[in-house]
Amino acid sequence: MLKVAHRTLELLEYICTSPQKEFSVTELSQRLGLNKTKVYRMLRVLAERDYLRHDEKTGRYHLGLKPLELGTQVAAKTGLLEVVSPYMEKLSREIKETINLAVMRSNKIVYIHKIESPHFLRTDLRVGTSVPVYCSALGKAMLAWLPEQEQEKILGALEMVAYTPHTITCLEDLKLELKRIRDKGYAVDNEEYISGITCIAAPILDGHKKPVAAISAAGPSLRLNGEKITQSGELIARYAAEISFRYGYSK
Amino acid sequence: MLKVAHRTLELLEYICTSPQKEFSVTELSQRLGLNKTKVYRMLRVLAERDYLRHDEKTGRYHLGLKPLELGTQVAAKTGLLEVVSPYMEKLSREIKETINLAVMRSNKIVYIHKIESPHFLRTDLRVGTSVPVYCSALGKAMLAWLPEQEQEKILGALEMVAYTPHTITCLEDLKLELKRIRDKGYAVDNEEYISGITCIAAPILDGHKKPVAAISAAGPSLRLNGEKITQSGELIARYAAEISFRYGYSK
DNA sequence: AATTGCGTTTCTATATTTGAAACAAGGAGG
DNA sequence: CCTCCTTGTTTCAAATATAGAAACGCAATT
Repeated sequence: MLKVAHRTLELLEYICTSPQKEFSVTELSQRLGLNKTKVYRMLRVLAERDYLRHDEKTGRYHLGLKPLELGTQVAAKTGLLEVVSPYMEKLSREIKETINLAVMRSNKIVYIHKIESPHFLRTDLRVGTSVPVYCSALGKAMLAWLPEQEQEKILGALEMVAYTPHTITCLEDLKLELKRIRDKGYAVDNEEYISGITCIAAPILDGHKKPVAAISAAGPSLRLNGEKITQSGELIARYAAEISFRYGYSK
Repeated sequence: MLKVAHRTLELLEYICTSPQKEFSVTELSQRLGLNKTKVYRMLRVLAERDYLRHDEKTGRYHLGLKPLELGTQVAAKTGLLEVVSPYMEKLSREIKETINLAVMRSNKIVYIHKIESPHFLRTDLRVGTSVPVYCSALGKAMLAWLPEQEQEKILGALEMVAYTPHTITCLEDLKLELKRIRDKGYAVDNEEYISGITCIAAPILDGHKKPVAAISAAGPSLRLNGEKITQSGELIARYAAEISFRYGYSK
């Protein structure tokens, strides 16, 4: 079952995900509840391969460039960004709001690419950050198209915190919402995570009809409302479907 | 010494780096000379964490999106791209050739970002690909500023193949060239890897004066020659120094 | 000088990994 | 339809790497 490998990757993911930039052995061992010696040895492995760097002066570890390098290679090989970027740029010109690309990671979504809105007033969810699935259009879009079994698994484990007065906090409501999303073809986040911000998203599906990612437009509810939501939603859904077609079969 | 962790990461890196897109257990075990059972189990670990995906139909493994996600997070956290991109864009406008950002990985350099030249005629080294250090301006720029000990280690292990008539194939010549590069402040690849392509690069140094990456301009020797090389080189070196200053101390 | 806190090393019982071999499942060919 | 390959996957005993408390060395602090 390769425990060490698992835990080493877990440690790497923890360090990459955490907002913190530098870590000491003791700190990490406490925070992850692991033996100090073990953490020390895993850090050495990661540092040896340049996933992390070891500052000899302070003894602390910070990020190396290997993950970025691998990410770049994966992006190049899967062609995800290559295929999606042109559509995102089209959406940017047509909708004139911030356009995002995100993937799902357990019960969160993680932004992996974005094109800034030309407007002065814009959302500031940076690439790399994550948001709970149930209160983001991107998350709901992917949830809605997930095979029932996997959907249930995620829904069952959700802790539904209210970030704003509009956040959906009842599981039944969420299930109804997911059904509506499938019917419409796109998801809308109506100020469910940040007050004043509306977001519209549609999923990118692979060859097995499973969502691999989602694209969205996000902006102030002052601009994104009424008819604009419907228009943008249909546009995003159409492009997402085209991307799905190209991505799902090109592999 | 955490062998399993090491080998699992090695396997991941192999899969990300290889031009191939799909792999079977047997194939990988043969290619890496490892026991089939072991490879099988490592692949399971990587697939479980979404570094890879397992196609249940064919039994083969292909890339997942976790590496891309981690890469994005590292890019966001280190701020490397955030700091470097604006300079790359300036260089693009001023030099009007393809601008690259690369890191060093053992005896190769790996492209991690690029801005295409506005010209029709342009180089086509895609992001994610790698080139031997000794015949690339980016590689030579980083080599030149590496601490002597590390430099020796890499130079000692080089196999110097001639890709073009201009490729440096003698170690002594390369050492002299590295000295010249340090004196000038920038490196030039004079058709040493691809005939007809010239490349000019300077290193980005961290707080310990060690190169973490390098930026370059690349284009047809027809346009990049004579005075243009000197001008571009000085510009690139100046910007690289500014980036070093900002990156080296912001950490 | 003593103490605290850190990264690192040591050491042995223990649990995990190892890998040949067996198994199951599918496809190719006769 | 059956056989023979070739897959991916599981089993199991032996070999080996890991775990983790404890000790160590070294700073910085008191």
